[in-house]
Amino acid sequence: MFKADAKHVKSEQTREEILDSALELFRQHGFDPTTMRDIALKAGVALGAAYYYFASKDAIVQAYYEKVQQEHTARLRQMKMDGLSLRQRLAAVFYSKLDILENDRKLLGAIFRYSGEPAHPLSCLGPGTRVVREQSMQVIADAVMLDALPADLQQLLTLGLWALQMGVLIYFIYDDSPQQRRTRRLVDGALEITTFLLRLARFPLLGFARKKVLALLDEAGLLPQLNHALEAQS
Amino acid sequence: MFKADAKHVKSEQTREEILDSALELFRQHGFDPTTMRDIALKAGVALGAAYYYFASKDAIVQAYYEKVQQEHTARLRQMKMDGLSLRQRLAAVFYSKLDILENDRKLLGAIFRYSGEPAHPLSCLGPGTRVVREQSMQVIADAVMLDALPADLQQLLTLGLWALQMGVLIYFIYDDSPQQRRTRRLVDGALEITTFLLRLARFPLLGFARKKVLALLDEAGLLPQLNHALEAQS
DNA sequence: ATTTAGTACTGAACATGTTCAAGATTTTTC
DNA sequence: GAAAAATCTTGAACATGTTCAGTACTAAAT
Repeated sequence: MFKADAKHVKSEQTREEILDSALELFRQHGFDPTTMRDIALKAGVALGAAYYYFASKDAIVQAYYEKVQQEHTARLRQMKMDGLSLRQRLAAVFYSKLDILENDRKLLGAIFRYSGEPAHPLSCLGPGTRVVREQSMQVIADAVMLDALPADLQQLLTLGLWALQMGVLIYFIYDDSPQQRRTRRLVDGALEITTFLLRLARFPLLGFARKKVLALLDEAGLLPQLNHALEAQS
Repeated sequence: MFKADAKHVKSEQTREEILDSALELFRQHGFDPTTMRDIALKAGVALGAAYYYFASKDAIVQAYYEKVQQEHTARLRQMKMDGLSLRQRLAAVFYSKLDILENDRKLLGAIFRYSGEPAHPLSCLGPGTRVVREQSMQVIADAVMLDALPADLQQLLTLGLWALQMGVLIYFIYDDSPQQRRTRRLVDGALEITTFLLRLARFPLLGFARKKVLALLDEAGLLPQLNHALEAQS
């Protein structure tokens, strides 16, 4: 039993070694210029070993992103959200994500590489990445949920903020301002507008638009995953 | 002089032959499964010839998309927009784009492959694709412009609709409903909501939000390209 | 302890995008 | 019309992601 564990640990260590080596090289030289042979060499294993642990080069970045998502979830769980406003909570969600990704903009692009290919297992919108996607939505849903909003607004807001986060990540990748301050300002502004519009959402005319939007998204099949995520919570 | 032309024509024919062969294979088997050797073989040239005309495999899809954009611009130019409402004009813009792309969803994904890599020449958001991007914005700007909207609203609307179009294209790629009817319905609904919100935009509270959004986008540097596009028109 | 089964790892071989030096063809120059 | 320049075309060679048949090691079964 001990030996079984020890072996498991050893195997896990090799995997980590490969992952860490890869990430360091990706950060240093970028994703494409780093070869699988470089990675294996740095990790002190043969080329084939890398493929024993990771299905492909892209899968390494995917594994990284799953770790990022775990970290994001963990950070927010251990944050005291009680006294904070919705806007402050959302700022915490967005900022902490950017904090985690701060030095990895060079390898983040690989995440989006197959966004236009439904059949690819690593498509960031496809079924192969459902788990991590739902987890990232859940983080947002949790922050939204502390306010007692009508259920439909909650859904809409969560989906909208998730889409906003995707957009922010793309902007983040392209942002070459020092420390990516510009992205942070964009987040600030976007959240200010979001909460402002949320206050307006009670008005009857906007309430009508809101129902329209929700019906549209539902017809487009963009809501069920969200329903799923919300069910798990209640 | 005749011979110079004839040669140009011949060269252009070879290029077309390669492009057409590639597209047919892409449509038939998909982008990745089609090799450059397949393409060259089908076009009746050596492998190297393909690289004489196209910098890379992805560049072939890029060339295709540039043709699509030309076609889109042309179709809308020869359409009589005079009697149509804004919503009808926008529907024409979106629908004609989908018409053109109808049978090419399998190869469209390649367009988005480098969206997360600013340095890549084919990044659909990067400087390397500026021309075709501005052209696709111009099509929208033209349709918007026929209504005499305040300048700021016009900017906002054009940029927003361009982003919507990007989203619609992604949805389109993933849409496996027969004839992609679902995407068309999504367009209908989104345009209905857009025009509805546009009518609301006159109200003072939304006017405030609108200024906020515009200021935010401006600070984020997402407007100048648009200014450029609008200047060319006036 | 020996066999068996399963796990971890190796590195050669392969497929395919890409490069490039060389050659063929055409156009221009004189 | 011969020489020079420009354009076009070739296919071998290369780089790198990926596969896989084999090997070594570990754990379990007898």
